[in-house]
Amino acid sequence: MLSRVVAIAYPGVATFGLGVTAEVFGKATDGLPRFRYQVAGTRRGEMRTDTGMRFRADAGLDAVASADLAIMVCWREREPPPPALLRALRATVAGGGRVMSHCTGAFVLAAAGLLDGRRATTHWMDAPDLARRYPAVRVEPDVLYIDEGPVLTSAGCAAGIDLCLHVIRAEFGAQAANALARRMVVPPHRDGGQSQYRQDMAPVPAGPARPVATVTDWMLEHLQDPLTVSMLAQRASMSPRTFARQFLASTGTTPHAWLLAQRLLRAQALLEDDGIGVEQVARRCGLSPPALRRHFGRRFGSNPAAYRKTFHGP
DNA sequence: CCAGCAATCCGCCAAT
DNA sequence: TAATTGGCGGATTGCT
Repeated sequence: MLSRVVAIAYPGVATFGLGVTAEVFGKATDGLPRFRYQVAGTRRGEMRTDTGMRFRADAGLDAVASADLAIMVCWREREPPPPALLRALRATVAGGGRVMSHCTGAFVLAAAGLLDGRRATTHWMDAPDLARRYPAVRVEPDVLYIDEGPVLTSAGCAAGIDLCLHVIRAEFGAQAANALARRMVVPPHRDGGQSQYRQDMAPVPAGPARPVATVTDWMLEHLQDPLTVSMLAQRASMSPRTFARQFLASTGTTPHAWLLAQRLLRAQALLEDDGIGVEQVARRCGLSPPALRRHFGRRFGSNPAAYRKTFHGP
C-alpha cells in the first residue's frame, strides 16, 4: 500500500520538480487516500532551491529508508551524491519500498547501483552521459518514463508528472488518476516519447496544432464508433498522408496508436465502475471483446476481469 | 493458435 | 531553393 511518500531535497533542488511531488502527493484529492508526505533533506537547517527559494526540510534521510515511495528530484549530475543518500535509497528498496527519479535524479539511483541491469531513462540531453558512466544501465532515451518495479525513472521535469500519474493509476486506478489530472489540468496520459520535444527533431509547432487537436477532441467523443484514418483525415480536410504526419508531429504517436491508448484508458475507467459487463465495456470503447482482452494484456500485463477484481473484492 | 484479408505506417519521390 | 504535400509500394500490425 502506498502511504508514506518522501521527496528528497538538497541544496539546489529543482523547485518545479519538488513542487510536482507536493502537488500530487502532498494535497488531499477526491478518490485518493491522504498520503503521509514529507520532504527529507540531505542535511538539516535552511537550504535554497535552484531558483533561490528558502526552505527547511521536514525530516532527515532516515525518513527515506522507511518510505513506501522515495522520490529523487533531479540532481546536479556532475556531483557525486553523498554516501548517506545512496545508503538510504538502497534501504528503501531493500525494505520493500519503491524509488522514483525525475530527470537527472537517475544519476543518483545509478550511483546507488539501483539501476544495474534495469531499464531506465533521464532527460534526453543527459541520456548519453548516463549510459557512458553506468554501462550496466539499459538507458532508453526516448520514453517519458520507465516502470521497472521497485525502481522508476522519468525524463525531463514535467515527465515527472506523467510518472506520478502512472503510479497513482497503477495503485488506485484510472479514475483516481484522471481526477487528479483534471485537477492539475494536464492530459491524463501523454503518449509518445520525449523525442518529440527535442530541438534537433522536426520543428515543433507552437502549441498543439489546432486542426489535429480538433480531431482528437472529436475522437474522444466517438471512441465507441469505428474510426479510420481516412475518415479522420477527411474531418481535418487533409489527405491521409498529411494528416498522419501532422498527427505525429503534434501528439508524438500515430493516429491508430493514440486511438488505441485512449480506448484502453476508457476501458480501465469503465471497469472500475461495477455493473457493466466486459462485453459492454468493450463496446463502449469501440473494441470487440477479444480485441479488448488482447490489447489490455499487452499494455497492462493484465486482463479486464482481473483488473476489475483489484478494485472490487472477489 | 493459425490463416487470410484489411488497415496502418513509413520511406521515397514527384509535384506544388 | 527550401519546405510541404500527397500518392505509391511494401512491411507490419490488426481483425475475423
